[in-house]
Amino acid sequence: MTGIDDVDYRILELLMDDARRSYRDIAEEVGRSPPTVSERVERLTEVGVIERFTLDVDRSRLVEGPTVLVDLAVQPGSEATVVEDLTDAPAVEHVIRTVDAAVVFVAHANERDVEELLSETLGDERVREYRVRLVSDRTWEPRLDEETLAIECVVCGKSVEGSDESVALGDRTYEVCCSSCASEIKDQYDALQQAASE
Amino acid sequence: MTGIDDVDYRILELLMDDARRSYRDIAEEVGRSPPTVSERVERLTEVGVIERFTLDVDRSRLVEGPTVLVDLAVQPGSEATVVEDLTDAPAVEHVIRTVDAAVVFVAHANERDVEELLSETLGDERVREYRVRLVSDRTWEPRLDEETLAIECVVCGKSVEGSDESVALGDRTYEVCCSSCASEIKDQYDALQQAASE
DNA sequence: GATGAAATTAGTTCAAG
DNA sequence: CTTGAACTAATTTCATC
Repeated sequence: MTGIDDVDYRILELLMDDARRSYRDIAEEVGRSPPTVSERVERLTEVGVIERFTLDVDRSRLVEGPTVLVDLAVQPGSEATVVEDLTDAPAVEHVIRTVDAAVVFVAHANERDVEELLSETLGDERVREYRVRLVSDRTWEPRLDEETLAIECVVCGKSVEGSDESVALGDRTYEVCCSSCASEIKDQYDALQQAASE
Repeated sequence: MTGIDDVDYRILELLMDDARRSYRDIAEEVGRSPPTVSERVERLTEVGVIERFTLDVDRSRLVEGPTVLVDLAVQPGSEATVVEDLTDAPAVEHVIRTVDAAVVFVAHANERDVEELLSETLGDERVREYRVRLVSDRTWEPRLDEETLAIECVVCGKSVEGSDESVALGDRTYEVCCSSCASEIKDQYDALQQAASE
């Protein structure tokens, strides 16, 4: 089974609004039974559409250390590893990679601590240039767009609706549109495993 | 009662990581009983530290427009309203304001749709300059800062620790540090109500 | 895919320290 | 502020459609 239908969509909306809402409530809202809701939520999580259940905290109410926004120009080709290393750094919260070899990230640190973070975590070879700005405010509005309706094939981007291929690799399941894309992703995964074990 | 202690802090961290984690689990982690956890979560919600329980959805799995990162230089003084208006825009997901009159946001839109968004939502008066970059990858690990320990007065910003003033206005409770700040916020609220009803 | 009933777990209330 | 115990409610399992 694959693709998101109206029921899934509505479940996502309801959980976005209150992630602790009971499955009974949701079941009533969407006209299904609690076990069905439970099962769908599980599937949505497995497929990766639901990344996590989380909390939205009003940081303006808390006395916090400074938050900075860092704009980073990296050595072309090193974007992927930079994103990976930054994500693992404890002070770093949000990492955004753009197509022009830039990586923007939000971290909880002093402006001057960033230098240390960059040289220690990334090393000078991968960083070309950077700019640090103090963050004064942040907002996040989780929302689904109206058009948001189908899952797309992780390989080719086509809609996955109707097909029934999924590939379990490591601890994740990937939805694909056809068997050709399925073997494509399997090959990629194997190559990565190979590389990692050498 | 007021102020956030280590136990509250740890509860927030645990819920951020998994907002559906059971209060029993949390109770065990923090060395308290389930009713205590339940009560503290309720208090944190009332006081406004917890804004909502929500879901983090992987939008890149869903068929929708590309994701862009927009760097905006705004007219000094208009930062607050710009943040507000952007937050309300449906395509905009994450807004970050920096201290140098810059606003950076992540939106789901075509690069060229951003122009429309900016001129329609913000108007030319508030936007000085902008730059749009296509996002290719993003990670987000919400986190609280280590120092996060006290609630601050919503009026004057001083720590509210030790005092015991709170003001119920509308459907929210505001924590303040003293009776003077309490009447300050009441006045503001009344003025707003007045304005809204006219 | 979906469900009702049963079994298991979770959450809340409350009297008491 | 906290808790254990009792009670109420939610979730999962599973046999069945």
